[in-house]
Amino acid sequence: MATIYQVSELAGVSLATVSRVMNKNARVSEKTTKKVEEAMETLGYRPNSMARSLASNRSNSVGLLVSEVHGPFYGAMMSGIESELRASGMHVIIAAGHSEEATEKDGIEFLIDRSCDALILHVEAVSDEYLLELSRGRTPFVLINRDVESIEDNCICLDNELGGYLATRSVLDQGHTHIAYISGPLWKKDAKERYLGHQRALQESGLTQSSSLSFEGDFQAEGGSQGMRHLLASPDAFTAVVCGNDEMASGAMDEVRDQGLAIPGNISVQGFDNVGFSNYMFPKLSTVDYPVEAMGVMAARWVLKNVYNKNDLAVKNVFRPKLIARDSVKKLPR
Amino acid sequence: MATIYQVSELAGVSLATVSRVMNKNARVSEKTTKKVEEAMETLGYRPNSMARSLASNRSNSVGLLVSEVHGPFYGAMMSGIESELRASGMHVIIAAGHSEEATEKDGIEFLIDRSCDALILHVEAVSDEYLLELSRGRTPFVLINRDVESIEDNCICLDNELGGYLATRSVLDQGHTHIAYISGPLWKKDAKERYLGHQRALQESGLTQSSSLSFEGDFQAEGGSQGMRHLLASPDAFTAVVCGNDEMASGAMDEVRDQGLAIPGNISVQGFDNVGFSNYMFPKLSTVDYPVEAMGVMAARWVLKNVYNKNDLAVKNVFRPKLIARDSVKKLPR
DNA sequence: TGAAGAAATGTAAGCGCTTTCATTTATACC
DNA sequence: GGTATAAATGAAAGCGCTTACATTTCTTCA
Repeated sequence: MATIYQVSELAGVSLATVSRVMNKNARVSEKTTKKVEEAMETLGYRPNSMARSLASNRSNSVGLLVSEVHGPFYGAMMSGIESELRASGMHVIIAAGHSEEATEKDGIEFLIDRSCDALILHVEAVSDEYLLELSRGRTPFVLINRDVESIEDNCICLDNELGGYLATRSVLDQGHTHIAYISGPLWKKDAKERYLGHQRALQESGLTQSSSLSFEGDFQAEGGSQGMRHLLASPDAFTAVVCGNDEMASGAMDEVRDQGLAIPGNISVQGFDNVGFSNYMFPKLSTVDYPVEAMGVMAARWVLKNVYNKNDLAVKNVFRPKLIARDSVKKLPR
Repeated sequence: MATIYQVSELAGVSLATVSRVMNKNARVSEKTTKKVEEAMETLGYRPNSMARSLASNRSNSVGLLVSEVHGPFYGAMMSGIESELRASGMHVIIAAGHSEEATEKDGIEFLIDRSCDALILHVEAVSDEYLLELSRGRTPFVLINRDVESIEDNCICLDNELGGYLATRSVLDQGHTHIAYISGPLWKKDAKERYLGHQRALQESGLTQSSSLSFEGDFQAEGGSQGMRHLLASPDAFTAVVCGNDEMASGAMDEVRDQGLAIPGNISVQGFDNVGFSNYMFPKLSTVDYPVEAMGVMAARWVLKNVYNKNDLAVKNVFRPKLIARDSVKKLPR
């Protein structure tokens, strides 16, 4: 492996000059530049990234912590981040947090120890205080899908309340008035906010959520099934169910069918997230689009701007969800 | 940030000794070890990973190239790899190849330049020759889902031919005799082998594939829809379709329904891969399990064994697919 | 008890770059 | 042509570790 020294020898210049032409961060005469580039070419020189990092104190790596590496949601997020960062020559190191406090903290430490220049975090279990504390450290980070007071600028969020509102609004607009709700775990802020949006939509129509028609699930398919079982066993009738995310909507749909009912004939189902498979379901799931890939890209831009000084980039912190009407919600006659 | 030097000072020993207790690669007396560990503790010392890498010529990072960062298939793969490697303290750097030759090569170079100790590659577009050439370089790599002659030991594969056989065998076992096939792009080895397995199953039952009932798709939902449209327009009747993967099965199912037919009432559908959403589909898709997460784990083990000298690990190169019978294939009366 | 050998520790030379500061060379202007 | 100034280049000191080799300290056993 050729080193910078050999290049400098062959080009008949000093180490410093070679470094300068590599980094284009100081003026070098055209003639010298050419000599150096030729030398690099003939030696097949590739700079040693570790040496560069050590000397410059920049690793050009960004740590990415997601709850799960698999799953359509994180896939889209990682995809946006990877492409945006690689286009700028940075690499991304991934780690999983599994929505558990200890694992999330561990992952963050791991990434920091790995000399990441910045972190992109999708964390759920860790407390706001921990994140505030972290923000006083020397590794900058940006949060996806989390809004922490006093470091709002580091947060890239979806307006979940609005999303919850849109989801239920859409069902109301189709004439439904008896609406059940299966929420995510309410200790998760996004689950809570979606539920609040749902309630706002109901209130706007002069309705309130009957407590027997509301169920707290786990954001997984199984929780959706459980929820639907619970709801169908309730004395109160309903014609539609709004779910906190698409996975639970899927589970709920399975249960509806298991009980011999039709979708959307007997029961309409509304999801949230618009993850990849919602379009593969049958009937195709009406849902709310979570622009997760775009938000991933934005997180990457935040890093490029705030850590790598690409100041011309604009960063948008709050994204608006959008209703995706498909086939799982039936229009009711008035 | 404390350095090794400060630790050595506080502990009253030399740099070398501190390094030794960090790496546990030479004997240090118990007494000294304790002194050093205490010093580390009180200084909150964290080794600088870049300096370690430069000095030891080991980055403890493994590059992972997948075709797409999103998508259920790669998600499961990455998940297996990430967890296995992180448990051993290695980190994984991801890059996407997008199934295009130039992008794949570019990604590989990128990862090599990033000083990865090893590469885990899921490549499709790059040639066998290129990979052989690469194998002569100094960065070791392991291939997932690719079988290259003369470097078989570096390959972690699924027996796709067997999978194709099982898929069709299962449909035959349910009494179907008029079977259509929607393959993946036949230039991809796995698509080809699955198709071959399919044909073997047919032959075993004394049947042959009617050419009008065979369609070459693109491994995407859209290709499945196209294929089904094509097949339904053919003069030959069929009661079942076997698809090269689950995405195409999903697309095919949409088309079947669009034409007013029932699944599996009129047409049975068999998939391949058992990706996450196949269980969310309706009816639940009968498919063939591709143990992609396990294969990811195995690729990680290959790296641990061959690059990081964890010799006690066993590596299995060829995985066997398994039939997953669900609801999309109907049993025909004889 | 002391010599030989093993175990523990220290010394110092890198690893391949970046960057500050000093020096040389080119350019401009009177 | 000579001086002031700017531009180009070079010399060398790190960055924070690892590790080969040298040295010191401890064991062992005749």
